[in-house]
Amino acid sequence: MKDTDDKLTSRNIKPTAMRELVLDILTEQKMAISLSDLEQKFHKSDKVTLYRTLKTFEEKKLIHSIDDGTGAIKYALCKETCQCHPEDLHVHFFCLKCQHTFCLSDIPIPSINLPVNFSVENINMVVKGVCSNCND
Amino acid sequence: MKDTDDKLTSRNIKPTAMRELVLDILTEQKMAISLSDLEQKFHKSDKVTLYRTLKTFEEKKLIHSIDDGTGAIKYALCKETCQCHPEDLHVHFFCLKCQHTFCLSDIPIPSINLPVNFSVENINMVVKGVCSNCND
DNA sequence: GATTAGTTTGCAACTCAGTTGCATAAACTT
DNA sequence: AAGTTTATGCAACTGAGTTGCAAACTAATC
Repeated sequence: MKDTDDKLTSRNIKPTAMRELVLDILTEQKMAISLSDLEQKFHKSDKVTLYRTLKTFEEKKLIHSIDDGTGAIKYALCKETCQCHPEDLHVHFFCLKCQHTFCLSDIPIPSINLPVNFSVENINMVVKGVCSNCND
Repeated sequence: MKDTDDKLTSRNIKPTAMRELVLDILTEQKMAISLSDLEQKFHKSDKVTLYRTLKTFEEKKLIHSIDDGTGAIKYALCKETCQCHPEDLHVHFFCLKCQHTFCLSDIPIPSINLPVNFSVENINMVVKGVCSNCND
């Protein structure tokens, strides 16, 4: 638990039992998960608590959210150093076969030349296709 | 109406009064609009009919949908030649001030080097920031 | 260690976008 | 005109996300 606690406190989140559990589950995941995915990993759980936990985590930049177009927002851990600035952002991938959403952490979002007088705060880029696992 | 009808029939959509109206409204828009935006442009309207009209239009590639992260999908007209293939796609912009979503039709989505064995079908790229209109 | 103040959790209940089923109306077919 | 297909309108539902409030917990102080 020590490790989990440190991760929380280093992001200025009070470590409660609930938050440790949620962070541990998120750490285990190889893919981004939604609020209801998370809910189903508990035998008995309250959606609202999990919802607020995720909100807190996101606010403190422990996790980031991905709108993959499925209608349910997905969440995944940020890297230690992540500040969720445009330069920290990476591409996400949604597999049309397995329906999973991955961080392509190594692929930064390419920069774009916007029209004059437009300023950027954030970019969401989701590639949809078939992942290597599902491509035979 | 002749013009509107032609646009519909050329995309294999039977021109009904309802569809002509919806297409005309969509043509007038300078920005992408949601189902409820559309609904509000009618004095008396049925959400479901509009919903199905949009679905039909999208299926026939007369319009395309944009998930801008606001929770409501936006729709905008496709170009005449658009087949909604990856090479037809462009970047979208969501203004955090005026809350409007625009097509940046001239900015194609940059191509990405995906990891080995990943294949692409579609890409959604939404830049959030402040548009030229709102940047003083 | 009891008292208080602040934070977190759990429950109920709600909003809002999107969706389905079914019955009526309109448009095509022969 | 009768029958078939397609489009429209209404009611009702789903599912994600959200808010308010009260109970439980935590931390800080006496």
